[in-house]
This record gives sequence, C-alpha cells and structure tokens, in this order.
Amino acid sequence: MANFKGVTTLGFAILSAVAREPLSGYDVSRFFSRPFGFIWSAKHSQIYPELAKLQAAGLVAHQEVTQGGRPDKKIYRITDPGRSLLAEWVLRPGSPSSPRAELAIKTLAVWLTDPARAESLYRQEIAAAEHDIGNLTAAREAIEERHGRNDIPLTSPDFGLYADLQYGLALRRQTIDWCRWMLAQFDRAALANTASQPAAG
Amino acid sequence: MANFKGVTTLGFAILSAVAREPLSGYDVSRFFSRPFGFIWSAKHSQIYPELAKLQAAGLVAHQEVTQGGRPDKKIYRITDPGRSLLAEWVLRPGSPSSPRAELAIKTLAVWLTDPARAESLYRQEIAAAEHDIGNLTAAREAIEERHGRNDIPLTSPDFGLYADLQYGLALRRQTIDWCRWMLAQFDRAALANTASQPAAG
DNA sequence: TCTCACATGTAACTAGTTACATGATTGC
DNA sequence: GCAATCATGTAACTAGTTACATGTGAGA
Repeated sequence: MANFKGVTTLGFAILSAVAREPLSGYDVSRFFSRPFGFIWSAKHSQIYPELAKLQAAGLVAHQEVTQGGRPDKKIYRITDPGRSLLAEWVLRPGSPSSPRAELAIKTLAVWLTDPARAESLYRQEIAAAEHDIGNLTAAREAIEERHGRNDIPLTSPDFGLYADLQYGLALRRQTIDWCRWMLAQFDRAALANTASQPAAG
Repeated sequence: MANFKGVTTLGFAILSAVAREPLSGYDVSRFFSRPFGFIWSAKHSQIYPELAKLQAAGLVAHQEVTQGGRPDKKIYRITDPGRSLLAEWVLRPGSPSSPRAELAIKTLAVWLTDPARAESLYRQEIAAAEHDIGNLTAAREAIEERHGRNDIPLTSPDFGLYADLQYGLALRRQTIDWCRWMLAQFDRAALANTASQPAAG
C-alpha cells in the first residue's frame, strides 16, 4: 500500500513523535510546526486521519481526557507493535528525497532581472533563517539543560530531536552563507558597473 | 488558480529551464534529474502536461523537429510574455518551503534502535552525498570552462545554474559533516560502553 | 468585541508519483 | 536477446494544502 508494511512516511513521522512522549493530535500538529517543522511539516488535516489509521493498525492507542473548560482531547501513545515496526523501519536504507526550494528556482532565473531589486530576496531569506536559528537554538538549549551539552544519552528520547535540531541549525547557517555569497556576487557586478562608468558628482 | 497569475511553481521551474535555452520535454525532464534534480525534481508525467498548459497560456511556443531514426521532438522556447511573467515572479517575496527529509525522521526515532546497526544509515547517506558532489562539481566545472572561475556575468543564462550548483554543493557538504557528527555520537557511546565493562580477552 | 490558543474533525482541491502505452536505435 | 537512451504522452493513485465546520475560555 505505501512505504513499509502499509504505513506511509507521514505515519512513521507521527509514530516517531508519539514514541518520544504521549501526545494529542493537536500536540503532534504543533510539533510539526515549531520547532520540528523546520525539518518536517504536516497540517492537522493530514495528522488526525493518519492517527486514526495508525490506531486501526494497532500501532498507537488513545485515551480520552476530559478537561474542564477546554475541549476534550485524545492522548495517543505508541504501542509495543508500533515501537517494533518503527525500530524496524528506521534501520531500512532510505530513498533519496528531493528538496523543493522555491528560492533555488528563482535563482535559476535571476539573470533575467535587475540585480539591485533581486538583492532583497536574499536579504529576506537571511532574516527568515536567522529567525529560525533563534527558535532552533532555544529548543536545543532546553534539551541541553536536561542533559549535558553534547552529552545526550543515545537511548534518551531527546537524542533524536537534539540531533535533528543540530541538523536544522546547520542547514540554516548554510543558507545564510550562500545568500551572503549571492549578495557578494551582486555587489561585485555593481562595483564593476560603477568602475566602467565615469563617476558623476 | 495557483501560485501567481495562474502559473504554478512547477510552471515557473519549467519556464526558468527553457528561458536558459530551448529544450524538448525530454530535455526538461533530464534537467530535473541530473544535475538540477539535486535542487528541484519533476517527472516527465508532470512536465509534458505542464508544458502544454504553458503553451496554452502563450508563455512558451514549440517547434516540431523531425529526426531520422529517433522519434520526432518538440523544442520549446520561452516567449516574450513568458519571460516578462517569469522576471516578475522572481522578484516576488517567497513563502517558506518545508523540507521533507526521511533521514531526519529516522534520526528522530534512532534512540529506539541499536546504534551499531544505525551507523550504516549515515554511512550510506555520506556515500550518496559524495556521489552527488561529483556530479555537481562536474556541472560546475563545465560552466567555469565557459566563463572564468567565480566570474560568471550576472546577465548570463549560466549564472543562475552556477549559483544553484554552488548551493547544492554546500548542502551536500553540510549533510556529510552532520552525518560524521552522528557517527561520532555513536562512537562516543560505544567507547563509554567498552570502558564501563571489563575487557574480555 | 475581537483575536488567539485550545481541540478535533471533514471536504474539496492541487501537486506529485507510479504505472501503463508505444516504438526505434545503440551498445553489451 | 536485453537493457538503455531517445521521445511523448495518459491514467490511476497517493500525498499535501486550503477551506469548511464547531465550540470554549483568556486576555487585549
């Protein structure tokens, strides 16, 4: 049917999240926006039906929690078969996934446009990446407070998240470096342009 | 209807490709696998219908080429309205796109598994990234031969591709660094394990 | 009063992948 | 003989996004 034994990649993503700690659908949805959404994202409209499928397959189970004032919620936890299947899937060799970066497409066609106006594109990307770095760093520090810095036990549920935050941080820093390189290209061209024309004023 | 004035991001990706030089659907399809597929990918089943839509909108035009032996082909080139629309789209501020890295999900759940067996996951990713780097470097060198190193004119159709290859290379190198960090985490744990147990033999 | 956070779901649509369909030429 | 490259398309399906739908409590 899908990725591995009838479970999709999204299914395994959700399993990985509830394996760390029991979560409601709403919690899973939040997890896949901040902080983890920088690495993998999903909307609640996809999450609720997927949780139902995982439950039908016996990979998660839920417990209804009645709350005073707030709406009731369903707290999902992973089952033993769910944990086994997840552990099995993790060790399978992965298929290469292709990124879909809109900025890369824009860059491909940037030679058609005015460099001075294109600059803001990369400045905005830098600002967005810096904002993400703030969030990722905060999440990472929260984990470092619970364990030692660079010393999270490999068997701790925090280990995977810590490693992924590390990955996300490196990616954003990388993006910033590249955007700065792009801006330097634009500046180089602007300088060459100024030099070839007699200074006015 | 879609992204900008009825044209989807895929449509703009194809427009960006044919803006560089006239291409057949097959050529576009190849472009979105190697070398550019490391940055944005699309299958021919998506490309042929999209080219037809772009043509219906007057953004590209094709010319049929009869070939001896080989099947006939349609060479698409961008039209003036196509070029204008693309240039306009490029300068629009972009929306953040979310990556979907399977390895990141596996990493989130890696604490459930045997570290010694998980190592191969990261070794394979390193090998794949090194392979990609070879391809990207070859493509980059082909451009550097036509222009100077780090001296591609901003108005050359090659500039955008060069910048994107640069981006792809940086991303793959980044991935390798992170995978090595992961392997170091596993080794650290293995060493601690050995140290805590009396040596046998 | 209005927006935001909490909380769960469905419906309609768009985007992307896999599989089907056809056919010649080149190299192993 | 078999696989790969060239060449273009369609059909069926899966995955993901946007919009619809409902309701409470807290704070500005």
